[in-house]
Amino acid sequence: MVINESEIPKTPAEIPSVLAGLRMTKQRREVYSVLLHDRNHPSANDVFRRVQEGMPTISLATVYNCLDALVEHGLVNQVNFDREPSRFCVNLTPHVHFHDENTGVIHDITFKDDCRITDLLNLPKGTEVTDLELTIRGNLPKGA
Amino acid sequence: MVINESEIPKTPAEIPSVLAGLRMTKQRREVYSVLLHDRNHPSANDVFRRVQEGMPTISLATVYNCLDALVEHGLVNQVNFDREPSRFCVNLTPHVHFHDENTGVIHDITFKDDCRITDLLNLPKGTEVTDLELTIRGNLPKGA
DNA sequence: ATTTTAAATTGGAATTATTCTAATTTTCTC
DNA sequence: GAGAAAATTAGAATAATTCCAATTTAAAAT
Repeated sequence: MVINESEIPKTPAEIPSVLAGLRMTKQRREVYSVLLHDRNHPSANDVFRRVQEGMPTISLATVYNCLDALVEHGLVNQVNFDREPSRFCVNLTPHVHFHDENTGVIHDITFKDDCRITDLLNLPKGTEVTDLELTIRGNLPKGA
Repeated sequence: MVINESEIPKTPAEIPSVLAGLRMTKQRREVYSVLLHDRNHPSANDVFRRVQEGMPTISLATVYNCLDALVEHGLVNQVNFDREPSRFCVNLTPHVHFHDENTGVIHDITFKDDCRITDLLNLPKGTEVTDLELTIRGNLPKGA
């Protein structure tokens, strides 16, 4: 089940007790609200440290479980860069990732209107695409 | 240093003692020739098992070292799919990876003529792209 | 060709992100 | 509130990869 970007709560207070069919426990709510707040693609461990501030007894295993559940229910995206730890974000709109080599910051980049990447590839006619992941590394211009 | 596809030896016998400035030891030659022969994107462990056949004393650490050296010198590409073990291939021409969900096979897909993926993205003007990685999961049509 | 020097190989230990396990606690349903 | 199902927890286990220190090999210099 995948929910629509407009349905995503903007603040922790807006998180309902059940979202996208997922039972919202204290821990899941906390993990989810950290992701809503920190949109800089944190790792599971980043989330753990952040959640611990307000919930010192939570375990790392639970953070992994919560992230799994949120990903499973389409509330959160799991993104992987090479062999680095997975990162998580709540941006569900179609986008690709730009890894700035100077700052290390990861930017979400949207597609230009009505473009289909797969039109540019020599895929066999009739190929069904279920998932597409694009990662770019590079340098932003001086000014930007 | 990156070498040109046309310079890639087609058979192990063609591998010179120095390639792209890299000292070709027995082990590196063996690892490289396995990659030339098995072009189905093997993992480090796959390569290890395959190299062991003709060189039973090689260690896994050496296979990792050799792969590193080959990647470092631009003779081999290291490709990552999600959190799976890295895979390696000698196809240096521009391509993306298509992961067939039915068979598990990874296909190299080329770009259509004169296309630039980055033209389809809302990147800041002047952004310098140093690396671009595109992975697609899906199903090939019945016939293909 | 021998010595010298630098780099590569090796086995095993260490690391690290993640998953598993089994016991406890919480939450849903009646 | 009782019973059932699911979630949380701490800690152990796993698996890919890297590190380490000792040995071996290859290249450069004599």
